[in-house]
Amino acid sequence: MAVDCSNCPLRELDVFMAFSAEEIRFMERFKVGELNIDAGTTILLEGSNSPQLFTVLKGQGLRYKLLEDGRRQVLNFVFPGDLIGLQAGIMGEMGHSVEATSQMSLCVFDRGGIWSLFKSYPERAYDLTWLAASEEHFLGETLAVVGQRTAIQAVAWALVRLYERAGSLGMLKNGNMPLPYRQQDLADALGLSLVHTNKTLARLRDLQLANWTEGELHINDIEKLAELAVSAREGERRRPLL
Amino acid sequence: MAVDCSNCPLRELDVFMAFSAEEIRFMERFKVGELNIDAGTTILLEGSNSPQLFTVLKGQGLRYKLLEDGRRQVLNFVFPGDLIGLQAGIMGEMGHSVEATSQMSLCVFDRGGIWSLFKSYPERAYDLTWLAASEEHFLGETLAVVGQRTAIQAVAWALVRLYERAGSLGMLKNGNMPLPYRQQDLADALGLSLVHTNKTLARLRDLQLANWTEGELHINDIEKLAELAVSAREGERRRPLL
DNA sequence: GAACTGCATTAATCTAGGACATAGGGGTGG
DNA sequence: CCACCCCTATGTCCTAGATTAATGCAGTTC
Repeated sequence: MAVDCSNCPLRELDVFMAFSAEEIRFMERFKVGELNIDAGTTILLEGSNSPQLFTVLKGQGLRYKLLEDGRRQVLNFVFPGDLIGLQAGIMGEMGHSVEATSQMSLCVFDRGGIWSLFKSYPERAYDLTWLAASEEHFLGETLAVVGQRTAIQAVAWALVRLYERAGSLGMLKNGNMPLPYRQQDLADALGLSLVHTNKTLARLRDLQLANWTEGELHINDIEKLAELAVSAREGERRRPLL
Repeated sequence: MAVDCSNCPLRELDVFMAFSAEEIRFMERFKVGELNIDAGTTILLEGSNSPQLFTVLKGQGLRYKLLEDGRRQVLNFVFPGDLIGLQAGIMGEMGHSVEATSQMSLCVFDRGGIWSLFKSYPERAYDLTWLAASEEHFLGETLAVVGQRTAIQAVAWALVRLYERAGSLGMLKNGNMPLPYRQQDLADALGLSLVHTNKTLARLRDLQLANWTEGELHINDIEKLAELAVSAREGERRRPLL
């Protein structure tokens, strides 16, 4: 039942850079197993030093930081193809936690393999750096939104971004995507209160722009929504899949 | 007048990981020159693809993103030892701009060297990834502050962080550090208005905690300030210097 | 099917922080 | 010496969004 990398459904997608058969065989050697987990499972804990890295095969989750006073900042929403645990893999300690918000399948890599990868497979090492730089890029984007945008702009931005990610991963079915999060998660991602997030979502619904109900997001007019978000759509860049 | 790496004053500091003489000689081969620039100079422009990377030898600056409507998010304050331009070096495009806010000296590396570095010097490649992961880590931290903290907590956090960075770089002189930024820069970093930032700084002054005037920051009680910031002090982690 | 629990929704009230306006202190340059 | 500009400093007013609280609705548990 474990997917072998050569049949990995994700690799078919255009968003992921093409790998040669030989490269895929190599990745397979690094894969030590597959992990299936339920919604609600914590995958990695902030401050911990996990012996494993994961690539998401299926399902969604989120990255977050807990503050001493109980507040929570959601950094990111996790989608298929994302690499999880790189911080611990490289620096020896996670700066955030990762949690599944739907059933998920994860491809498991052994952390010990990272160094041998740097030594012997510079292309893959480069990909790792690429992914780290890319995360940095998007966190910067997020910071700019949280720091400078109004509530409605921020929510619109988040929905557009989620929708585009889903699109690039073939997760859209006639304008609908699965969005297995709670409003509280979005609120914590944008630094808004739950109530205000709720009101803002209702407003977007009234404006006939986006409708998020029962774990499904439907976007009526992505152009208008993106315009409202001000932030320019920056289509999905092709990225490596490890 | 160009510093050769074996005499690099930064390398003496404890915050930077020790390099062997051989490793230092190697870095030297990558160094293509030194750049001296004035305050106000833009070093890298968002969206550009610079042919060069830089390591800061001296001086301070900031990283920022401009939004379409003219607002600005400051992502980061740049200190000696920081590597600039990695995003462009790896992904081919900067996600933010970098500007000098004081006179600066930069160590210049050729971007073309990156790939040969991955191929032949895996330890350095690992360091690059480490740095990228570290940037990601701190951006996450910043996001949590901007998203969740009150104005006074955020300002206190920023001052503590700046102070600790300066401390680890030997930039403190009896409790004072150079802080060549404008209040507007801090405001843009924390998502606050200039006026409110100003008032908050005044409040910290009244509380006898910190005093930032004429480009100098003095902190009276870093413990209390850190406590006010809630966020725990996470001393400076030893990092690679490229 | 009663008693809980978790989440979305709505309403009412309050406040942190934004917008705007003004004044003063250095620089700098003509 | 004055005019101009940029920055810090403060005061006043006002709104976006926080806080609190109440309601309703599935699911779950027993």
